[in-house]
Amino acid sequence: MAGALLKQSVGTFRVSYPGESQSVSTFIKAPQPLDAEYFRTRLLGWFDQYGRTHLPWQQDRSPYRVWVSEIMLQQTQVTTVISYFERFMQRFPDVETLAAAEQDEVLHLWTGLGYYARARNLHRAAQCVVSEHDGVFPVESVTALSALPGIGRSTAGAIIAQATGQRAPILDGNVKRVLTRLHGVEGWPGKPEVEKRLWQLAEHYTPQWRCADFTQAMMDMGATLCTRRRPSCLLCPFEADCVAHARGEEHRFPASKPKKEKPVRQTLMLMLRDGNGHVLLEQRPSSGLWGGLWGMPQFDDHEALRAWLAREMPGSIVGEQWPCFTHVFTHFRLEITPVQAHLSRRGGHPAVSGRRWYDPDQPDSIGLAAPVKALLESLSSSSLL
DNA sequence: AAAGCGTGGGC
DNA sequence: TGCCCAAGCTT
Repeated sequence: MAGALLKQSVGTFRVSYPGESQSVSTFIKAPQPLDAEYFRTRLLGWFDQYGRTHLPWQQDRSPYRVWVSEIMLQQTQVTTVISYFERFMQRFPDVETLAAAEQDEVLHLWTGLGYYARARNLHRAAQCVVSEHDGVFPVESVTALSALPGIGRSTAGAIIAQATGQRAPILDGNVKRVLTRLHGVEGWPGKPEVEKRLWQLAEHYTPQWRCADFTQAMMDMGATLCTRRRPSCLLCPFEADCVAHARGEEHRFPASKPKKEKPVRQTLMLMLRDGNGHVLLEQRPSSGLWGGLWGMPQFDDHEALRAWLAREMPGSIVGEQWPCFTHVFTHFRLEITPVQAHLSRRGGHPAVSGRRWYDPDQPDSIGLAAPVKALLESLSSSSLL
C-alpha cells in the first residue's frame, strides 16, 4: 500500500486520488520514485505467485543458454523464440560447438527469426569467448560482457542477473512500459534523455538479492499484466502507486515512436534454373538487409538483369515474369518481382565461391530469408521448368 | 543522433 | 487492411 512509502515520496500519494490530479499536475510530471524496498517486496510477492518459471531457458540455467535466449529475445516475442531456442540448443549445446560451426549453419537455424546480424554476432562472440576467455563467459561485469558483439547494456544485465544472480539492472521494452506508466514518464523511450531517466529508475529499484527473480518479475509484469493494450490494472500490485493509472491514461504510456513515411523499394529477383531444376543462389553481403544469407541475384531493372545474364551466364534464356509480391519491413516496403530464366545447357557449371546451385527438393543447411525460402518452396512443387 | 535491421501477431 | 509493436544493438 501507499502507506509503505518513504517520506520523501509523500507527494506521490496524491496521484492516487484522481479527483485531485489536476491540482498537483505540475508535481506529477516528475514524481519521486517509490521506496525501493517497498517496490521490491511487492514485486517479488507478485512474482512468487504469478511469475513465469517454466520457460525453456529458465531450466538448466547457464551463461551460455541464458545468452542465446537473450539474443533471440531481442525485439522478438517469447512464443516465437521457443521453438528456435530448442532447435538451436539441440544442435549447439555449448559455446565450443557453436564456435566451431560454419556461419552458414548458424544462419540456417536463424532462418525466419529475423535481424540476422544477431546470428552473425552470436557466432563471432562464441569464437571470442572460446579463444579469448578460455570458453568461460565474462559474467563478472556488464562492461566485459558488453564488449562481446551483439551484447548491449540491457542484454549484459539480463545475462548477469539470470545466470549468476548478481545485481544488474535491465531495461527492455517490458521494463520501459512498466516504469513509464508507474511514473508517468513522458516522451518516446527511444529518446536518449528519456532512456537515461528510465535507466536511473531501473538502477534505483534493482536489488542486491533475488536479482534473477527481480529482473524476471519486471519482464513478466510487462508481458502478462502491464501489457501494451488493455493492461490488467486491477491485478497489479502497484495499482495504488501508478501515475498513469491514477490519471486513467495507461494507454498513453510509453509514448509511441514518431512515425515516418515508409519508402517503397522495387527489385527484380532472378530465379535462374539449370537443367536439373536447381536454382542459382548468391551469398549476400555480410551487412545490410539479409546480410550473410543466401538469396537469388537481385537487380534494380531489367536492363541490369539482362546484362548480368549475358556476362555471367551465357546461354541462358529469360522467361516469364511472375506477379510482383510485397514484403513489408519495419522501415520500408519491398516490392519483389520474380523473373524466371533457365540455362539451355545441362550441367557443367563452374563452382564459384559465393554462388551455389540449390535443389529446392533437397534443401541445404544455409540461411535463407523468409520470402526467399517461400519462393524456393513454391518452386519445388511447381512444373515451371 | 538517428537510421538500419525481420518477422509474425493483434486489432 | 494497415498500423504498431515485440526480452535492442550497431554504425
